[in-house]
Amino acid sequence: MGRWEPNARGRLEQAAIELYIERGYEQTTVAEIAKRAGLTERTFFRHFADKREVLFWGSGTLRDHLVNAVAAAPDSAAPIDAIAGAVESVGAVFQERRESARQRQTVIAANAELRERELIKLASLSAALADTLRRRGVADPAASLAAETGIAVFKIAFEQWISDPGEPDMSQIVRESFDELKAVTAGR
Amino acid sequence: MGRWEPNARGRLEQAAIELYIERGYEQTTVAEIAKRAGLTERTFFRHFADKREVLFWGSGTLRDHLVNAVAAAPDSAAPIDAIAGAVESVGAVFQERRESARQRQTVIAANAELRERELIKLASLSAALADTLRRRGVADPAASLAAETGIAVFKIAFEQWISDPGEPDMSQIVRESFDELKAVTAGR
DNA sequence: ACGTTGATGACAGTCACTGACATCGCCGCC
DNA sequence: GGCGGCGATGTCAGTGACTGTCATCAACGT
Repeated sequence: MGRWEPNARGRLEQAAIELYIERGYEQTTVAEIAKRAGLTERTFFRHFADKREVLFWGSGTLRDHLVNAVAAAPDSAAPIDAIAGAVESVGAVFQERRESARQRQTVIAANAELRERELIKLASLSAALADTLRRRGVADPAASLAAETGIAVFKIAFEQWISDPGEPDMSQIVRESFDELKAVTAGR
Repeated sequence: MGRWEPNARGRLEQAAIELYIERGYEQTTVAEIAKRAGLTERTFFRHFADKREVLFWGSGTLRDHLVNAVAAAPDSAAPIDAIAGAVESVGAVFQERRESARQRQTVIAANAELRERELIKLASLSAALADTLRRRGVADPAASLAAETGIAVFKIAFEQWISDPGEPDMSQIVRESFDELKAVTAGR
């Protein structure tokens, strides 16, 4: 464990988010983040691969949650329904963190580099889901299609949940979005 | 027009692609690209916003093509079918450039930064398609969902077309993928 | 001829990120 | 209870992407 001030990573994360909100991502230097956390620039890069990654550190947890939920779906569930159930259950996890999610999303939306990073994280979620489906015996391209469309629904439902001040239940939005997806892809 | 050697941008693009293939994206410096093109580093950045953009310069054309194709679909066409027709027509455009597309894709696949850039370009295609659908009177979230799933199909069909040595007809793969999408989202 | 204009060159500067090496504080071991 | 190992941090020098600024130069119209 740590012998200096504990939780260096957490302090860096906190300092980074504060500064990104206060003066924007581009206007913040890594040296400033490290200074606010009482550390050096070099140490920042020992904890995070780059200046963006500090905002996306939790995405591994999200991926695990999704993968586990899909793996736990009953064998009888169709691929798209296994995915839909997993995404719904994520909605419940986000429920309590709505304000911090909104803040984070505001920072990301304001900067193209951060949006790029968000997209590749979502793509890695999709890849993990497709993998899980294949392990359940779903062939390609059905596995990839179900995973990609599931993540697309997640993106759209998340945006809606963040921007709609009246609807606090993300799982509900996810359900409606999957229904809408079925209607849309039915073709008429 | 130019008073020096003509087509500076084209020379830079050519030099960049050659070097990315020869020694890889990361191992290539912008100074080297500029030198091969007979120009300076500063001039490179006057033509391309950054080192990655040189590989994605044509994406504006692709976006225009897709948007026009969706806008030209008959009013009677369902949103997903308008999108499907547009993506299919793109397949025909790619038909002749299969080898260069494969080469380009190999470079992109080998580097995470380039994959990020590709994803944000695809996202901008999706946003443009959703916009076009809205102009046709399609409400959200149906417009966004149709656009996102359409781009997802495009991604998957493109990968398959690039990697399958036996199937030269991308439009055909796109058609099959949309059929598969409909089966997948039907839910059973 | 001359001034204008647009593309390029030259140059200095910032900042993200990396490699190498030194340091420091705790932990276990004898 | 000193000692060596070890992991986390600091220091420093360096590379390379990208930017701002000003000079230069070749065509073009007048």
